Amino acid sequence: MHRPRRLKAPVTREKLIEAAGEIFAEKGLHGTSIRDITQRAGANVASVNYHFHDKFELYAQVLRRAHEGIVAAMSRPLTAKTPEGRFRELITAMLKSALDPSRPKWQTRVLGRELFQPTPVLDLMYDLVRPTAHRLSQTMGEMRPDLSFQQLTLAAAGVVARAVFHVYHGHLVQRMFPAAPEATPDELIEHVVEFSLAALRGLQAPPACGQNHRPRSCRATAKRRANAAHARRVR
Amino acid sequence: MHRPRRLKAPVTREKLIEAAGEIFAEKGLHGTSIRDITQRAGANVASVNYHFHDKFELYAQVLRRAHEGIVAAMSRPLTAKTPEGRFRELITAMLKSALDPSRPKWQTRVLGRELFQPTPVLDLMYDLVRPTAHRLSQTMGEMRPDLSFQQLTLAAAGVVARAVFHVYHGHLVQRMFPAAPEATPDELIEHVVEFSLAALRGLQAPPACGQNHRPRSCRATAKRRANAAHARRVR
DNA sequence: CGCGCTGTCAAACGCGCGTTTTAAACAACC
DNA sequence: GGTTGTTTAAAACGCGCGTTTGACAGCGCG
Repeated sequence: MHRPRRLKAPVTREKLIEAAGEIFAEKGLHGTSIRDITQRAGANVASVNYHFHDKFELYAQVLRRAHEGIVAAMSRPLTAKTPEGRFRELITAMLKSALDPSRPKWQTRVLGRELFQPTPVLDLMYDLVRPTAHRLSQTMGEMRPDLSFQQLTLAAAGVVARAVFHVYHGHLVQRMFPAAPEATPDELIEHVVEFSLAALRGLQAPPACGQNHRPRSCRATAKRRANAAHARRVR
Repeated sequence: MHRPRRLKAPVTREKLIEAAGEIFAEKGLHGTSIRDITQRAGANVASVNYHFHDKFELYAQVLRRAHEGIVAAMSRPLTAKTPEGRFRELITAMLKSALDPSRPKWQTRVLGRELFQPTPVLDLMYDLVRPTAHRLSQTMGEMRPDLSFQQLTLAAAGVVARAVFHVYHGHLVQRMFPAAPEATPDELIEHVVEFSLAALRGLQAPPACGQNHRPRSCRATAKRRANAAHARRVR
């Protein structure tokens, strides 16, 4: 109780998290045994229950570690002047960070699993994606202030879907279109940007508001328009 | 060997597959125990090993059943005359069949799990998506014969991504944009169609071929153009 | 009826799991 | 060196898992 004497070795902790991350990413929480983990980490079976209370706490730590790694790679400020430029920056940040080979691959996968197998730690996943999604829809709203809120949300969700899907299910695309040459990350980014921009430019705005129908969406749109106008004035 | 005497009861088989489908969809292969399944089915523990050889064979049968259900719901012929019409039909068929409440929900989920946890039965998933993806990219190619093969493939993959993502990760969209009103299936279909069509119209074709650069993609594009021209002539 | 076959059931087997226990090795301070 | 607290190691525990067993009921048929 006197002083934190721990000068020696939380190195086992690190090796456990790393090994656990790799195997959890591959086989999931239920498909992974503590003996698998400790064997890969070169540690004893009891080490998991010593350093973490139990298997689930280790799993939670693994997810937290993955979360930190991805957030660190993804939260750079946007510098571009035009909305189009910021849009491109966002897409690039998303995909570059997800595909960055210098970060261990399990960090992306282990979090992606939560999408299908929600454990109590799923909120980390939400916290991870929400700010990016928010910046995305906001940027898109600056480009098309005339679109309805729902149109923007659905469009932004579509862009996120495109990125997430490729990261996690790229192999499926490969198998769906076997004749297609695999796109490089740069080509993919370029395509997502161009595709989305083309769609965004071409989308039809909802009928003018202030009329007799669609009161809810029109109210939201009106507010958004006011906000956009305010932002323009401030800048 | 004389005659198929089985007049009595393969009803337990059915109850097992149904119960197993529900629990597999919820907890995955490793997270589900035979005792869970047999209890929900109102059968004995040994029934799984009697009717199927082991747990994995039951899982395979569950996947096969889900596969049949979805294929039956999705493989209707396209009747529309214009490519836009057929495009809309395809999107509608994809999402309507995936969200059809008259089909048990586990059929969709249990197959979707294979995307993250590939088991040896994963090929079913590919066979499921490939024909739709093929029809999709072909229809899109008819609308824009000037686009490169890779552009079309990426665009089609984007559309599939949009649909699949919403089916499996709709809850994430809900959490990303909590302020957004949840889109009804019809609104979603409408948006995916309009968004994709707008993008498809706005995409820039690659620089004219026959020049000195990009030989591969240009060759493919040239072939596609020839095919499209041929199709037009035949029709 | 006796016989063979199908399907069900309770009970048990063996194994691997997560976890606990116990003791020893180690490092820092007196 | 002795003491104290931290970290590792080996072995064991209890439990739930997938699977197997053996007995038994229903049923068509000679």
